Parts: sequence; C-alpha cells; structure tokens
Amino acid sequence: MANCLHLAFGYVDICQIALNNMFVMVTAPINLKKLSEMLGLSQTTVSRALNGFPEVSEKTRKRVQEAANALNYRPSPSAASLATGKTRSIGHVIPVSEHRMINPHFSDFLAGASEIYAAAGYDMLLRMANAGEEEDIYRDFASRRRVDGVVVHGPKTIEPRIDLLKSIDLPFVVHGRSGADANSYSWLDVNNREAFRKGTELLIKQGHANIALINGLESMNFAKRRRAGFEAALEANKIAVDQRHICSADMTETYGHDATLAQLKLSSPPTAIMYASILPAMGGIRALNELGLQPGKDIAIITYDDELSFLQSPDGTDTPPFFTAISSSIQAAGKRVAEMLLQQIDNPMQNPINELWEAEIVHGKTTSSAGK
Amino acid sequence: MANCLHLAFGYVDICQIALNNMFVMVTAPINLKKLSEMLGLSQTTVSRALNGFPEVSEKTRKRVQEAANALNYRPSPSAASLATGKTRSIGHVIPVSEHRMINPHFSDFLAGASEIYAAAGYDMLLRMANAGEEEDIYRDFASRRRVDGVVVHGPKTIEPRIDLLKSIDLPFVVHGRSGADANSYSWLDVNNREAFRKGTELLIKQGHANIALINGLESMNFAKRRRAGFEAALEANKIAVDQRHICSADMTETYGHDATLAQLKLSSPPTAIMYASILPAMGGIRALNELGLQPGKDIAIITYDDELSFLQSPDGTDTPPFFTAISSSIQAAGKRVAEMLLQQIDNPMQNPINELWEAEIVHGKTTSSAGK
DNA sequence: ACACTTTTCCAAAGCGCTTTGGATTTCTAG
DNA sequence: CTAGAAATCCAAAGCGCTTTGGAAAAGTGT
Repeated sequence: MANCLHLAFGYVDICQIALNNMFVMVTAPINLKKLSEMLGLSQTTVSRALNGFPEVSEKTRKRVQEAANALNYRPSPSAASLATGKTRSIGHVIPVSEHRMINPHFSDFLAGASEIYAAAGYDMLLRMANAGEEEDIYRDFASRRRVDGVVVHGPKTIEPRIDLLKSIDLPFVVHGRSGADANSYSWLDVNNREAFRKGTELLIKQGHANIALINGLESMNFAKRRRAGFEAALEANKIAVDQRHICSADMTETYGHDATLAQLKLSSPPTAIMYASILPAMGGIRALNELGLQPGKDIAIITYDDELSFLQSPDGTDTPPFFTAISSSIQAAGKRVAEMLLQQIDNPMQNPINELWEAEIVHGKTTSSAGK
Repeated sequence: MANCLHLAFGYVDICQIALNNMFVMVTAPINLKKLSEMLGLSQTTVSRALNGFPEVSEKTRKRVQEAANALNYRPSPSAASLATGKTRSIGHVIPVSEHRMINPHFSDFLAGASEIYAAAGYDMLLRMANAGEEEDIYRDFASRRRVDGVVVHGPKTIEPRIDLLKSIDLPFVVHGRSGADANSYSWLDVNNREAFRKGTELLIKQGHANIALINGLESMNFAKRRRAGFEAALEANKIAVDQRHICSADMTETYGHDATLAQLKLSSPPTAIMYASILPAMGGIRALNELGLQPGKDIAIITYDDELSFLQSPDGTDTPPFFTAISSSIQAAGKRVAEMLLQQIDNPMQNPINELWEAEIVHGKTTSSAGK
C-alpha cells in the first residue's frame, strides 16, 4: 500500500502487518499517542489535523490523514465524549403500546433517521418503552449525558414528555405535535386533519353519506386530529356525525378486521370506510371478503398510508396501487426529523422549526373512479 | 425527603433544591468528586460502594447509595467506558434489502432484546445497513470500540460477517445461522427445515399433491432451509418437486399477492400454498379474493408466522386464528439472543451456545380441519 | 537587516471514572 | 495487653481524547 511510504521511519513493520489484516491480533488498537509518535508530531497537531482545524498546514494534514487511514485509526468515542461533553449520539424512545404492540412504521422511520445520523457521524441509541416508562428513560439519558438529543415518538394529546425535555434542557424534535404552545419546540407533522378532511370529502363527492372511521388510538394526538378532519368534512356537507360509526384502537390488522365486521353488522351499515393505517385496512379487506363484499364496488375504502416499505410494490413494478390512500412517506419524515435535530444540536440558539407536511391522495382500486 | 438527613453536613440546601426538581437548572450535574466530597469519603470508596465491591462496609454503602439517589447521581458512561474499556452497549445492524425494504419483524425482535439490555444496564445501538455495508459497519464499531458485542441479523447462505467478527474478536450472536462450522459461534435459530417439512406434511396428509412454496429471498439462509424442508416432505411422499411452483423474493405483501396470482394462472394451479411470512400470505389472501377463491375451502394456505405484534389479536380476545401457521415468537427470540450475548460478554471463555427452536403448528381457518 | 505578523506546532491540564498499591483502623486470639 | 489478621478507607495513576495558552519557525514589508 502506497500509504506506508509516507509514514515516518521505523514503522514499516507494523504497517505491513496491517496490510495482512492481522494487526488487530498482534498489536493493541492504535491511539492518538502512538499515531503522533509515529508521525513525529504532537498529539495536539494530529488531533487538529484530523478534526479539520485551520492551524495545521495542508501538507501535514494530508500526511496525518494518510497515516490514520493506513493504520485504521479511529478516535475513541468515549474519550472524545469525555473531553468534549458531546456524545455524538441520538436517542430514540419507541413506545410499546399496552398490548405489547410495536407499530411497524417505526422501523421505516428509523431507517430514514439512521441514514442521516450515519452520514453525520452520529450513532443511534434505541430504547423500547412500555407505557409510562418514557419519561424515566429521558431522565436517565439526560442524567447520564448519554445522548446529545432525542426524538419524541407518538405524542399523546396530553404530552408531559415535552415539558420534561424542555426542563432538563435536552434538545429534541417531536414527530407529530401536541399541546397549545406547539411553536415553542421543533416538530414535524403530517397535516392529519386536512388529510382526513380531504379523504372524507372525496368519499362524499362520490355520493357516500354514511361513512365510518376506523381510527387509531385517540389518546394519540394524530388520531384526534384525524377524527377532527373527518368530522369537519361531514359537517361541512351537513351530514350528521354518528358516533357509532367511529371507533378507535391500536392499529393492528385484527382490529381492522373485527371493527369492519362490527360496522357492517350495524342496522345502517356504512357505504364507505376510512382507515387510519394500511394494517387495519388490510384486516378490513379480509372482513369484506368474508362477507362477499367487493371493495371499490360494494363499498368504498380509503386508508391513510405511511408508505411502509414492506407494503410497497417493488421498484419498477408499475401496477396501480390497490388501496385508495392518503399517503405520506414515513421514511422521508424520519430523515427530515433527524436533520432538524442535528441542526438544532449544532445551533442551540436557533428558533424551533415546525414543518407541516401535506399528505397526498393516491387513487387505487378501493374507491370508484367517480369524482377523481 | 428523609434521605437528606443522612447526608453530610452543610449540603442540605442543595438537597432541598433537588427536591424541587430544580437542581438541574441551578447546579452543574453532579459527579463522583462532588458526591464524595459531600459524603466526606474518597472517590474510591464511593465508586466501590456504588459498584458493589466487598471492601466497603454495609453502613457506608447504604449511606452512599442514599445520597446518590437523592442527588440523582449517575456515573458518566463515557468516563466509565474510558476507564474500563467496556461500553455497556450492544450494536444491532439491520439489513435493508435492495428495494429499501425493512423487514418489519425486526422491530419486534428489537423490542425483545431491548428489554433484556435495559434490565442489565446496557444500551442498544442501531444501524440500518444497505446491502454490502454491514461489514464496514462492524469494522467501524470494532475500531472505535463503540460496542461490547453485536447481533448478526439475517445471515446469508454465505456469510462473510461471521468470519469478520471472529477475526476482529468482537463478541456476537447470530440470529439464524450460516456456514458449515456453525458450532464455532453462538446462534439461535428456528428449525426452519423441520417447520416447513411439518407444514408440507400436513398439507399432504390433507390430500394435497400440488403444493406451491412462496418463499423468502433464497440468498438468506433461513429461506434455503425452508425450501429444503418443503422439498424433503414432497420427496418423502414421492411427490415430484416442480420448480415452477417455487418462487423467492423479499417478503412483502405485494409479492405475496402477485406470486399467488401467478401460481393460480399456471396450467396446473396448486391446491395448497405455503408462505414464508404472514405478509405475503396476506397478499395471497387478497389475490384469492380477487379470483373468488375461498382459503380453507377452495385452496389451503399455511404460512410461517413470527407472531408479529401488529398482526396479533388483542389480549383476551379468544377468536380462533385466521391463518393456519407454523409459528414461533420473534420477540422471544430477541430476548434470548440478547441474553446469550450478554452472557458471552461476561464470560468470554465459555463455549458457544447454539439453540434450535422448534416452531409450532397453529390450526386456523385457511386449511381444512382434516388430519388435524 | 529588522520588527512585525502569520503560520505551524507543542506541553500540559483536564474531562469523570476505575483500580492499584498501600495506609489506617478495628477485630481477634494468645 | 499486644501481635497479627481483617476490615475499611484513601491518594494517585491512568484510560484517550480535546483544548488552552504559548513558543518557535516562517513569511512580509521597510
């Protein structure tokens, strides 16, 4: 390897060992001290060269970087963290709902976020939290100085975590939002109210007057907003809201199935149903089939769609989507939230960022094409 | 708070501030030095008291612990890590397949693992890796000494990661297994071959002779074993294996749908189908419905089931399962793998642990009850 | 040649913990 | 009462990095 030639004298042997991929077994891991000794420079200079400080000439910087690469030197994160007070890692606390259910959309969100962290040299710390544990975990993160910031997932309608994080001064970004003073912190949310208003409006335009809403858990802020949008559309069209046609629970496939059956057994069954997620919507389809009803013909279906990766068509396939959906990419949301958080960590004095994304309607086979 | 009374003299004020939950805003975070000064003990003694060393009397240990609690003292992980060389964190590298798809079963696996780590005082580090990136990430973890061990997810039929981890001496446990010398490292796997043999056998007993297998990606070790079990059952019953009835891809809902349609359009359509995961199975059901076929009557369906939380019935609900499935809890697997890894980290000289779990057949509505 | 600025580099202090190698005190037995 | 053992505690070194406050070397204009 050409790099070896640039190294200081007398260390070619170690370098050669490194070339055989054997050096980990032979030598202790290389550290700043050794590296600087080999280069005949001080630790200060090597550290500065590697961290891009201006006080070191380009010539030496290059020499240092090549040596560091050749020897596979990586600064110890614990040591760096101890010295700087920064951990270069971000905490994600994923809520596990009462029935030990983990919403699968988190994995896609995390995939998006992870990409940003990796590019910025940050690590991602994950904790699953049972109901009520979240606050303790944030407190733990803070008092151990374990992370530089956290992402708040699944804000409830009343969300003590936000106040807690403000008070312990730990940078955070909320995926979703909660509370009246939502401009006092950074968040990224989908315009759930408008999304469900639009979707309901579409169904009404197609002639439906008896529409059910199979919603998520209404202790969650997003679910409450979705119901509000749903009801607003009905009211705007002078359709009375019938609470028997609204239900709310963890968004599982089974829930969608059972709730759909229940709806269709009512004395005045709905002619259209809105689902809060594609999973209950799939359960709904299963229920329809059991009853011999055909979605898009006998009954209209619209679902909110997070564009979960395991429910997508493979690339290149151009088959039209099955569900008519109100859609927004959760992976993209993960990316953006991560960016916002890193930005806020770099510049703590900046004003909070609020982003409200509009979901898009995608026409599929589960609604008639009228009014499209 | 009574604890305050046990503290050394002159610090009651700080203690009272702590009681108001205000101390974070007033004082710098407490560290060993301050804590030991307050107690009138050396740092050594306080550290030992907190870490359960025998050289300190129970009386002082108690005094120290109470003070630490009252002041919400947590040792800095970076400092501890620097001093001990241990990070008390575990890395998980989740593969993202070519089409940017993340298998949703990972979130349940991680939920299981996270519980174990939390109980043991470990943190979980997560990275999503595009195809081919995994090895670099492990190398990065190792050279930065970022984690004490890693879990290997989704081993391929040929798995360079295992050799890599052995050579860089980073403790690991594989979820699944790969390679000929599988007893040279720790793994936990489901007996996929036997599971699919059993499932296929059941279908054959029910009179099916033309069975399709809608498998996962066969570059993955588990998928290859499943096919082997499937073929073994056919051969044992003198049924020729027809490659046209076997297909393989990322386990998405859409894949299940499309592959099922394709199977049923063949000149000799199968009378039973085995699915590698509940997601493609759901897609399959959707396809059957489009064709007006009823699962369990017109065609038999068996699927492998990871018991994903978002596809489970809510607690207490006693509705019989929809799918006839070969089932094993992935959340339980996550727990056990985490336990095995921590055990191995604590005791590096112990022999590798290998656990092969048998999946259970659960009878649902998608097969006839004959042969049950 | 000089005095000045700019560039390039360094010694040493510290981040907060663990751990080694005693020192001191208390307990036990003769 | 005293020597030895046991229990209890401590000072200081060190983990690997960043960063402060210069010092030395190189460049610049007169």
